[in-house]
Amino acid sequence: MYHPRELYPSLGTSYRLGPPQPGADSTFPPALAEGYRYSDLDAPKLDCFLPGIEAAPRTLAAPPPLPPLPPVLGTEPAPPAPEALHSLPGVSLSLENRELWKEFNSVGTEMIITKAGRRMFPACRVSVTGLDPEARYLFLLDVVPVDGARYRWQGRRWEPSGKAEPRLPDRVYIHPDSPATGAHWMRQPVSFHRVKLTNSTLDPHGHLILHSMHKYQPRIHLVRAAQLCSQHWGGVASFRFLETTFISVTAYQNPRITQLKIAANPFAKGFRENGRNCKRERDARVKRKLRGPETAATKAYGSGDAPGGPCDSTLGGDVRESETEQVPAHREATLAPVPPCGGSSAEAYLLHPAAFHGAPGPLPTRTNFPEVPESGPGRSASYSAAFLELQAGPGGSGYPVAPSTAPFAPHFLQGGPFPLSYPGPGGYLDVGSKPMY
DNA sequence: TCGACTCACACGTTTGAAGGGT
DNA sequence: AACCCTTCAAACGTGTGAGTCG
Repeated sequence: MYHPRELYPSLGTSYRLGPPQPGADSTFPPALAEGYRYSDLDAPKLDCFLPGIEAAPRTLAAPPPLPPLPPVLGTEPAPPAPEALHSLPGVSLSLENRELWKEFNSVGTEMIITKAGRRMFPACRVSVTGLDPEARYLFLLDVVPVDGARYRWQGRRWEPSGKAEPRLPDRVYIHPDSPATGAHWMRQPVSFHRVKLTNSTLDPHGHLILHSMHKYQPRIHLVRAAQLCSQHWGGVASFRFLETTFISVTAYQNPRITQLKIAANPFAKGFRENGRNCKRERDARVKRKLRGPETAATKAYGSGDAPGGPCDSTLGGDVRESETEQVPAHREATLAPVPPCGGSSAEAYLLHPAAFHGAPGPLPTRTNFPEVPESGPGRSASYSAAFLELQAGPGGSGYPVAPSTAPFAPHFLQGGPFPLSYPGPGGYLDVGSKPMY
């Protein structure tokens, strides 16, 4: 595990932990603000989107407070969710898979983070209403620390065990359909199931970087883009659902969470009670291995005669979450007339999505966009992300930009004036960060 | 010694290309 | 030629458990 102080010596000892910077936002509805500390909906992180907002109030500038840290996960009362800050009046978001999230939250949601990046499960799936059907929007997701504590599993529950690690570079995941019209977003639930979490501070793929054993809160942001290629943005709405709070781990600590994940996640089907990868079967395999080569009977067993069958999950479901894919073929943006603007804009993505998705061939940069996208032979390139890494602007993060590794260098688009060039949907926006604590 | 982390593994799911039929 | 459907293989996502590290 890398330590930011080793990676970024310039941080020095002044990179200290401490309470969030105080601030009050008079524009935030008191009913929502009361009792909450919105830990990190700080302007700098989204500043890149804000300067161009046309006559919109800076609703993101001052986070309302979050409730005090509960002693045990899952014991907090049901919040008035979603909590929202917005300059997009009338826009509302609802969490589609809320029941699943609540189930996990009642136990204490844990999310595995790995060096290579691990998907969130459950994923954030929301439905949105109140958008202008004609206007175009970007859907973004980021994850922010809930508090300044590090946690430890104490056999039965999570307990704070010291101060949090320093903040890592903030990254924002951009939904692959972005930008799309309000009608598109409202037509079907919007799923962020491709978001990946990593604990590698040098992650070259643009996954969201988290510390292990810390408590996090996903947030969803809607940004109205007045036009494609526009330098102006029509407003921002940010939402969070308190039941989506989780603790990042490198290995599951709470066995109940493991059970829930196995029961609910289709990819973990093999670990269910009747699966061939369940404990009983794995033990049997180990014994067979120790005894020698497989017998004919075991071969037949392995080739599909096993008593597998449907899952008899105690949670009463087979696949309890089947997340809807945002079907690219339905992307009306691909059918829309494309204005003649190049660079790493949304249109550039729509014209050459593969070029943005980690194609092994020449990758686009701001000024050098390949005419013919190269798509790799395998699927590995399909969703690896391009993302924009910004140098700290005036009053900005001051967090040093992680050095880019050679093979991915074209993905890292450095600096530049606001508003940002668009890094490509399905990609991540690295907006740097400033130490919050 | 212990807790956190990494890695290889086996298995199931997803995805997209290829091929055939209409 | 265009569309639809099925099949198939590779890539991907998953939790596990042994091993490693500090």
